[in-house]
Amino acid sequence: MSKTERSSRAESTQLPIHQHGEKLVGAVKGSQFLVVTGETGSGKTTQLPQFLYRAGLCRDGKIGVTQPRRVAAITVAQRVCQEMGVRLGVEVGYQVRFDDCTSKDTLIKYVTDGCMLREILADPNLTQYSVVILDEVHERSLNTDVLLGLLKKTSGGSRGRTVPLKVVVMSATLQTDKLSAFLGHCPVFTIPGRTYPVKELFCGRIGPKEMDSSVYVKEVVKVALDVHTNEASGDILVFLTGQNEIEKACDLLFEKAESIDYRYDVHDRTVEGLLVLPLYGSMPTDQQKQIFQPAPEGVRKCVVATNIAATSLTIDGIKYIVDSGFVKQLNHNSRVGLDILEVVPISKSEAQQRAGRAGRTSAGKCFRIYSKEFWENCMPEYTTPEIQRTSLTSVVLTLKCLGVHDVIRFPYLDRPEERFLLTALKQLYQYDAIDRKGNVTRLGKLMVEFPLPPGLTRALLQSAALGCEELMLPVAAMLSVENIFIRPGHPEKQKEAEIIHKELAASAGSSNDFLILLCIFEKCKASENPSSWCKDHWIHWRAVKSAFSVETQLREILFHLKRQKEFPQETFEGSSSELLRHCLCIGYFTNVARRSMGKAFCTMDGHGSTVHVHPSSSLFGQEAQLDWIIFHDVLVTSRVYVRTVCPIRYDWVKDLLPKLHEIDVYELSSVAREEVTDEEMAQWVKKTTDQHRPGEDVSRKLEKRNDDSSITEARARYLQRKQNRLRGKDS
DNA sequence: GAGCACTGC
Repeated sequence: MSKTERSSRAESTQLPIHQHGEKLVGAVKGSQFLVVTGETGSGKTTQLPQFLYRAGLCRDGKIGVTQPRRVAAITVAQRVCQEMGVRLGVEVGYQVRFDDCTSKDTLIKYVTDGCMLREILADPNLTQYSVVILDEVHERSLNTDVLLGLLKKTSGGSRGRTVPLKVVVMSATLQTDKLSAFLGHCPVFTIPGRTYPVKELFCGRIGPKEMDSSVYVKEVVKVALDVHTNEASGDILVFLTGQNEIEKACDLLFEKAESIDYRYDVHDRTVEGLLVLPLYGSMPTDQQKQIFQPAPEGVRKCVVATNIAATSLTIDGIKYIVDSGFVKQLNHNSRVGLDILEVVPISKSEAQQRAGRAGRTSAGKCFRIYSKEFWENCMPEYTTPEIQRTSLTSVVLTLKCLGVHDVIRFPYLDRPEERFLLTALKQLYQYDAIDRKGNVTRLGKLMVEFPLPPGLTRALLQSAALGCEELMLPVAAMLSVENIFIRPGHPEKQKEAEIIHKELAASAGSSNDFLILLCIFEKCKASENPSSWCKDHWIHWRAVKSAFSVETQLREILFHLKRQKEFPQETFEGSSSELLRHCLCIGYFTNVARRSMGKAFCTMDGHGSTVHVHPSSSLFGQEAQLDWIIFHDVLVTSRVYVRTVCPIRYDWVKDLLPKLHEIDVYELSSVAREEVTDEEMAQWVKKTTDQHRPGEDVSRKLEKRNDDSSITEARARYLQRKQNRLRGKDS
């Protein structure tokens, strides 16, 4: 045994969990479901699987542990290997997308929740496993929530299994009663934590009426400077909402401390001895790494970060938190069929999570820049789980493929609103993934294999049916990675980047944003040095590189599916640009818009929203020559913008458009009618007729319903912020 | 004429 192995073993036996090992194993053995709770630092993620392994629970199969994040799955597996003195990938391994480090002999396997969902699709009874442990359940990630419902359901009847699957659910101490109740009032096992106390202080200036970012940026800067001048040594972590605010805050902290509003009385302060570091996801990785280096002697580190620092990255030595109380969150609005990225107050539980980041190595303090009143009146207890605020099209297709036909009455820990589910069902019907009765079609079974949004998958399958997948594979890959275009902060460099991007667009031939993505993919791939090609063209190499991996994966999946006997085949006459656009229409006909007045377009999905082409599109400025378009996504800011746009012919969608309005969505949920009481049935009939009046004219459905309050409010808030910023500049 | 938080398959 090596020195590091010995020391990591010695270290791990100090963990509080070791006093409870026997009892914990007994609890797992004694019950099919178990909730295990304990704060970070209790060692539950690394130790519980080892206890179960030593107690012989691997005799009938593997122990699987799910994680919401890739890095966590990998690093925890590495750690456990070290402690057990075994080789990674043999007895202990991990599996994440693009990286399978397991073998046939692997008995403890750490996986991302998304990978586990894929495993269930291939083997619904998880016959390889004896125990599945869901970790970080309190984070309520979409996939973990789905797994929770599936494992509750499937382990009831365990066909194909000799012994029932054991399910352990691990969560922070919040809401464990709810989890236990959900799993048939199963036992709850509590492990004491090993974190240090964090003193939480309300510094008060932000009240219920302050939603303007310029206010909270100034406020966090002021508080961070207070901490720096008044508190004992120890690093600071500031939570803000996005890149712009972070850069602004860093500027203020770094060089312009005296320009802060006089009220804050900081004229005589310096920011000497303070190392200010921004941190957000789209930052280059080498710059991100800087935050892990300790500050020089006598210097205090101050990291200004997005929510990335709440769970994904852990920085040692943080003693002080400055919490803005806000987060940027993507919310799906099913009434208007749009996703809106907006700044909202965090929940109380999220605020506690942020505070906890100060108590990992010693006692800490958390400074909240909002008042107790704000805490009580503006912040919800818990963050709305992802499953209740996201598009459910993929989830519903997955459930349907697993034989869950009645997706409305699936056991959700928190039930999504019914209309979210109905919207998803309707979309799947429109893609031909399910039929009129809500049963999965042959096409739907092909679609579920792809790690893409269903509309994009549908376009890809159409291209494969026409034999032109070489055009669509790169497009699908480029659309499913982060934004590839670099936007420099400096105005001059921004112009430079813009010119080069315009040149790239022109070289693609016609005005079509999808085609430009294909062109960039191919040019970069064909170049001698792809990473420097990206640098020269102001393109994110990290994004394109991951598009290369995605493309390979999609290609492999398609290759396997095409070998099946009944892969569809069709024909289409036209140029390659027409071929590509026709395929896109099949997947994106729900995102069709027609030009109405001037530069405005009207969507044809039944909401009849007015949209504009985003200035970053190659079609911007050419609106007058356009009639029909399809778009990949929508952005709501000062206007409702569509991005990644392509002109189409009405002919290509005219037969598809009626499909947007013809269906009785309730039929698609395929409720097992015999299980339904008469009373429930009557309610459905009433709702159905209320919502979907049979005689209603299609044109009426197409009329403008763009006055939805949440969009107007979001827009008003945006304009307000903009105004305030302008005013700030003037004075 | 431009405002992209964070995950994951």
